[in-house]
Amino acid sequence: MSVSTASLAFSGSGPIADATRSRVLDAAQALAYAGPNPLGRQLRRGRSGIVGVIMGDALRRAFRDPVAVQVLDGLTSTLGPLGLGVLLVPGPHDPSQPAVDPLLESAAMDVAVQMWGGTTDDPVLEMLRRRGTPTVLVEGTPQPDVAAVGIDDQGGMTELTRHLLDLGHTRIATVTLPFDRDRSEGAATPARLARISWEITRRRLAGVRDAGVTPTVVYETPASLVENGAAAGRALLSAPDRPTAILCQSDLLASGVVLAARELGLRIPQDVSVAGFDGLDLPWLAPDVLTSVAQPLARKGAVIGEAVAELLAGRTPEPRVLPVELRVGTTTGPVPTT
Amino acid sequence: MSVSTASLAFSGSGPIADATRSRVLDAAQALAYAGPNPLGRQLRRGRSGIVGVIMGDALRRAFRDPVAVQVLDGLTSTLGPLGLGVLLVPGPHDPSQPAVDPLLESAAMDVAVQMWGGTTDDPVLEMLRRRGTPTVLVEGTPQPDVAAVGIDDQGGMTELTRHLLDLGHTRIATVTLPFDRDRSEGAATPARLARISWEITRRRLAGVRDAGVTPTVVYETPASLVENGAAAGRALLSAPDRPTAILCQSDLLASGVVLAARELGLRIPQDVSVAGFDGLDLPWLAPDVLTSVAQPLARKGAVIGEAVAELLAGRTPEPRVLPVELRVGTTTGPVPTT
DNA sequence: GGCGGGGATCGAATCGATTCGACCGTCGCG
DNA sequence: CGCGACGGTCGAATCGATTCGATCCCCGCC
Repeated sequence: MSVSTASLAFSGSGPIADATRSRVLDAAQALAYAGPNPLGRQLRRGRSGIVGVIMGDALRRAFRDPVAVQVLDGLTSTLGPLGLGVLLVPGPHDPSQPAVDPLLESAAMDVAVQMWGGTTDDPVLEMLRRRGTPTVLVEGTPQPDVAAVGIDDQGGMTELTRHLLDLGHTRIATVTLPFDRDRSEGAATPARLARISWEITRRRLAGVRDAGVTPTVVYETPASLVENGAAAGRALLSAPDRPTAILCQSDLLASGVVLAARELGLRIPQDVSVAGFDGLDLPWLAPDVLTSVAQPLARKGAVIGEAVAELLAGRTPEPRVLPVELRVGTTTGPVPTT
Repeated sequence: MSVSTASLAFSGSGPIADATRSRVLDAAQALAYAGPNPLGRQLRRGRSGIVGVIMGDALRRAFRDPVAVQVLDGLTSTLGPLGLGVLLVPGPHDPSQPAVDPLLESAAMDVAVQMWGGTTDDPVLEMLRRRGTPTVLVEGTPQPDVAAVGIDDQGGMTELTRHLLDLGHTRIATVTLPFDRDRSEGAATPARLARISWEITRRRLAGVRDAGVTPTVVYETPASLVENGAAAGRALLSAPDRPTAILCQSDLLASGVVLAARELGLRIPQDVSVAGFDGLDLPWLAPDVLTSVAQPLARKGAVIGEAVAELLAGRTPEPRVLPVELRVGTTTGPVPTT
């Protein structure tokens, strides 16, 4: 009984007599052989069937974010049927810059997906380039030789801002995602505003400016969580010249602002309008429905999956920018007539 | 220049002259060699460094569940420093039973973690046993040769039920997690109650009975989401002989019930008490704080990680049952005096 | 009866790194 | 001056499956 015959028996392809096949399978059973070792196959094929997903600087934060989670869901749904597995790779840790995760350097992956594209000078992308791993960059600064998938967040934010302008708002504050790895909190100084290394934050901010609006305050948060939004909301709404509208760069932040407003006894949207970004389904905000810019989350995951497949086929996919859609809810209304 | 020398140069271990090492590294640079191929290393070592995490029947549901997500977070935090990666493996799809995910059969993994242990007759466990993959079973029916990690949910539920009894409640309804893959919705018939294949649902229900309580209604939900809880809450609270307390098998379900109660104009806890399970932090339920049984989520992930490490070391870890803790919030109170 | 063809099976090379034992050169010590 | 020891380098075997080409056998046809 030769090895090659056994291989044929297991793989199912190639010419093989039924009798032989069953003889092989019986012998396998008798010897408690568990079937082909994937490692051998992978080495031979030169493919591991694994797509590494690099999740920002800490998985814990990433997992708390429904946006990331839903995109990941769409991605796995697309990749699963292709026989590809998703390997979660923690990004570099916060404190020491040089320490890149050991997995990133040594894990076998056919393609890497860098979620929310990181900053302009990301060491992760550099590492991937060195290792020669084809990469899909999500929501990042365009790079040569790297597939890109993103949404039209700048345009969406402009549309959302215009919606507020149409309602007569002029004192508009904005609550943003983190600027960089430092993750400061509070009203941003002009100096700080000039150095935003996180692409997504910068683009959404640019969208506001495109509508001709200069926010009265740009409030930076250390993370896109409800509690961070609540903190921002409390700060902005208890200030003397409070804004009539608050534009948030994520729905979770906006939810926090809504909760803070309720806490302070302010009516929405009569006293203050609040808008978010992402288009999440937030049943617990009832009876309010957040005005937001919806991005196609599951579809984004699927499109990333398609880009992965393209890269595996040796092709370089075109950059994809997915459309977003303004969804007016109950949290925005005409400016109060004082 | 021999292959073995090059290997020495890259691995860093073993005796090697500095001059030689730099000569090797220079040559590597010149030839655009990206460093050792992980697949070769893995084959030689017989280890892939990958831990497969099998996430119920659909990733999408799993990801929406903060409990799963937080455990996963704790797990990755433990596994990362050990140089182990987490591979997400979708479980078998709903409709056709025979179809087990191709990844499950063919992915390289040193250890598998079966999240929320599945049902008693789980095809996944059978498959893993056949492949000879050491397995950690989370919240499942005990199995020979399988490491087990769980929480004392039965005891916790008993304690929670006693808390309601102490407050004078007698008409107690319960809202449960799914019974099985069918995922029905509505009040469960005795016949159906007798055949609960999902271990976790059965144990939490048993915890209620251990306190001597027979629920007036056992309301089954198709998934542990806020909207399912809201549907259950509406059904239970608009019935003629509505319960004075509703015991939910998860915090998300309980949140839904709280929202449904608010919607119906019922005061909590004056008109109805609501309790959950898991101990999630739910800022958006404010001003209410859910009475719940807290389980140590991140720690559970860490303990699973330890079990994985034990298995990799060739040892068989003891079954672990983590303690839970009753946390009384503002959503439970004395029974209404009619 | 002989030859051609086709289906089944087998050998051997290959993927890439690791690692053990062997070998070689040099240095130090007696 | 010679021998032993040690640090450095190299060969070759090994992990396990895949796959191409070669071989072999049997059957059918001339």
